[in-house]
Amino acid sequence: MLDVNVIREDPERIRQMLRDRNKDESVLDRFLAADEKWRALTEEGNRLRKVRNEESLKISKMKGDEKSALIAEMKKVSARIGEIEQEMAATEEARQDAILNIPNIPHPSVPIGKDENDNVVVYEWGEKRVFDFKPLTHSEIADNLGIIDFDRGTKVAGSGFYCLKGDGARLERALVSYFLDRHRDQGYTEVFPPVVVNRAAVIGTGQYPNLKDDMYHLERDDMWLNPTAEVPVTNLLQGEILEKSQLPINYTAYLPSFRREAGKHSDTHGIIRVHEFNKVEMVRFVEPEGSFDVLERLRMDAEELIREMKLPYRVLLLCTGDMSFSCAKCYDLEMYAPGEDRWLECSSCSCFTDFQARRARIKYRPAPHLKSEFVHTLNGSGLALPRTMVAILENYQNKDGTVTIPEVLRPYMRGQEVIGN
RNA sequence: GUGGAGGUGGCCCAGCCUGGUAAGGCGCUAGACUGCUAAUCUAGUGUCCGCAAGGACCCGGGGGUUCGAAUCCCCCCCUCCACGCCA
Repeated sequence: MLDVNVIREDPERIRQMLRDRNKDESVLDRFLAADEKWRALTEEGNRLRKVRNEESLKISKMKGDEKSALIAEMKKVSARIGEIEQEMAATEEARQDAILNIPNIPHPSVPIGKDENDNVVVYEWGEKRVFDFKPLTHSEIADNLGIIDFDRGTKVAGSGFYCLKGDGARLERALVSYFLDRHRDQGYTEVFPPVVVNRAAVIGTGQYPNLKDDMYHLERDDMWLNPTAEVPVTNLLQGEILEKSQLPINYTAYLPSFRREAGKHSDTHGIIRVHEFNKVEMVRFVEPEGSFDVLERLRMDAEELIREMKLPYRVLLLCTGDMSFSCAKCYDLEMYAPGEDRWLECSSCSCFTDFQARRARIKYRPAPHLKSEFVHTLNGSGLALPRTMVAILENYQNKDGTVTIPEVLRPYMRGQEVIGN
């Protein structure tokens, strides 16, 4: 959520921003109209309440006819206040709905563009491997090795679910442990929050209402299945006022994530786009000063893992049109998958400035006597598991159908070097 | 799930029975005083509207009663304790 004052001061700047983001401008006009009406109603309501407060106090000191007359008069005032309050409630809802649908303002360094074709490749790292045989896709490899059981996963939960098995399940577990351990080295505290979150939480990080159709909703209890650990982890500090000395707070969490992927075609196969996947997430709460420098650091925390696994990848700076709702700036990391012969997004690292903090009311005191201010939040995947698994299987596959385990992961697999022999 | 106790500015806590401007303490900040510090005294220390003067709002959330609700009534949420059930 943006600061209302920022919108009021320069609405045209916001209008331009919505255009840059390829979003409908009408939301701004809806906000401005509702805001103006809301302010007028606030003033009138305040005026009438002042009258009522003063007169009510007099009533307590009166007697007889004079008292009854004033009570009768105040009855009318109260009725009018009631009307105004009803109108205010409706106006406020419209105003709130509008502002919750205005996205964050992009950082000046974000390229202006329409869609993913306008994203900028910052750089590529690593060499694409040259094969002396035709590399297989991850599903072919996994099938041959019996480490992913697609059919039985589907049997249990339906299309878009799968079951890891044997060394596949062990590799998954190794990746989770390795990622978490490395983030711990990088200064993050490991947390394991609930996988089910409430409405306040999904509003707090901005998934609701914009992405509500992409989340699994438990209707009976009005709860959601975690869409990304960003939600429960960021909301751990919801409504809190932190001391400056507590910042920065860096959390890392392993958590299953659930996506309905509504409306997306299944142009992918295997485990590239699934309804349930594991992910290790990094979340940082920082002072506003220098938060975009922290984004570079956060991104490097994710990149280090990919480098250590020796997987080729590239860094994309997302353009205004492709960046998600709450971001001020966002990098995607994409690993190269030779079997698929395509780049796969395995991490998204974003700075949200105070956009989420305002929604989730996460503040800090810059100094003991000063007013509390909103913190800045950042997060990044470090990393999404299935696509990392795809990249490992496809990059580390051998001619004989086996897969070499990346060196950094071997300690987590009791020294095992190869899957499938 | 049942029974009990609770939820009041950053923190603690009074007020609720018996409706009438939310008391006090701690912490923090500024000023005064003081060789320094401490103590003490004074003021400030939530949100919103307003250029300001000023005003409104805020007692877990939502309704209701009333001229007027922290206080009375109804519904819901959360915390703690006990019991029950359970991996």
